[in-house]
Amino acid sequence: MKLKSMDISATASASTIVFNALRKAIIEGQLEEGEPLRQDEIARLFNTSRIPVREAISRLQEQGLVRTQRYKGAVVAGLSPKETAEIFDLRALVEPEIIRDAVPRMSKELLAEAREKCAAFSSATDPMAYGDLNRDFHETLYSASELKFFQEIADNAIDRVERQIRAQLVMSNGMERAGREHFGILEACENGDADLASKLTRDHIQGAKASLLKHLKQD
Amino acid sequence: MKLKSMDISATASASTIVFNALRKAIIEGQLEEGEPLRQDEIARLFNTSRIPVREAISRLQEQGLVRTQRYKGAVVAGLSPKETAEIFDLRALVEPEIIRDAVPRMSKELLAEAREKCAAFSSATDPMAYGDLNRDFHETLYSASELKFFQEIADNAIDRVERQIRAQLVMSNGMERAGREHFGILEACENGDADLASKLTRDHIQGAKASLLKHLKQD
DNA sequence: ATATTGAATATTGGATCCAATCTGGTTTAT
DNA sequence: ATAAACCAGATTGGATCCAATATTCAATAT
Repeated sequence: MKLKSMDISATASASTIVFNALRKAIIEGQLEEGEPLRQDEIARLFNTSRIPVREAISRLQEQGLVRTQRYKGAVVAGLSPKETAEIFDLRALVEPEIIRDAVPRMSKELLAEAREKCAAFSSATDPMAYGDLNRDFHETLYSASELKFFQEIADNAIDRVERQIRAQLVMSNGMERAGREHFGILEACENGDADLASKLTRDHIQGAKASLLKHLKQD
Repeated sequence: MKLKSMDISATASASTIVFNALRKAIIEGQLEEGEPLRQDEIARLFNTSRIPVREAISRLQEQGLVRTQRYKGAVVAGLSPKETAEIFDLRALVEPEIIRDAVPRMSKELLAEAREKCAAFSSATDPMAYGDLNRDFHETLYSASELKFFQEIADNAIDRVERQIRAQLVMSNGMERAGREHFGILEACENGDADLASKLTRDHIQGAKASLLKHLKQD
């Protein structure tokens, strides 16, 4: 008798677990900019040795989420206002292309799911959840696209400014404006208007950039 | 007596040396697609232990240059024709923006250097050097741009298709056409015409993509 | 002959130990 | 008092060793 193939979900390696946990902690702002990542301390936290921690850190460095100096260790990477602006410009270039590719591939089910997430975002009351709900909505729409490298770029770019996005959402009008723009993007998707969805996505990102930069004085 | 601060050029760590060497070997095609990277073998090659090798491999994985499977190791990543096409589309989106940003920042010296490299490319006779000379020309122009994240994206994208670019250059007309287009781009830069330089860069990339895809049957 | 089992080998993932470098406070010379 | 020299702890980079898993191939059963 033959058994089903079962796929034991491949319990991730320690280095991957540490990598994901640190990445999450960084983009959610639980670890502040400039805060040093002590290998020993992290290893104890995860009940492992420093080896998988070092692998995780080197991957985070490759993603630009931490900076390391030889014999001095890694610190959470911060962004200058100029760098933040550049990341938003990159997003404003790439993400409209993703959604343009995605629109003709969106199923009824996906659009229904997106509508739910759009509503969940607009009715959210816990500021801690704003960031996740926002990202959840956008990624749902993007997931219909087959442009996986574009999505990699967008994911990484969003990672790098996730903290600023969260800050922007709790600013006055942040949630209200984002919610309105989300509905507009969603509607364009439902109407199959890829060009409009693309344009609204670009406006959404550039609006967030402008709103954010107003609050960042120095350079 | 005090010594000059001397900056011993920070003799890179072993893991960085291995990372750079492997990256170079992969993008130059010395390691073929699907070829497994044996930690032990690489460690012996560089007279180190497997620890820095593993760090190097995890960084290469993060860059998409290798794929790894748990307990099975890493293999050099290959690209399907569809993936190759997507990378070229990404380049065609990002690199025109880089050169648009770069043109108004190009000094006389930089333009002279670019002209030399353009000529060096056109008069090259060694097919082994085509790839380096091509990249050298483009990176010289791009280096005037202040968009460092855009450049990161472009660098990584070029890394991933470097082998195909080299193949395309040795194909009939490859060098001749590229050389002609390089001169066009350079001229636009010298004339300070950022829009034209941007457009020609996009055409250059899309032309390379088209020429390449004609030779890739399956998907 | 073919397919399955199982042991030997190869290879990766991780832990522990050592060496190299950094950091901070203390000492010492002027 | 100030600044250079220096010593001790902290921290990172790397080597060696062990455990977990994969792969290969011979032995066996059908």
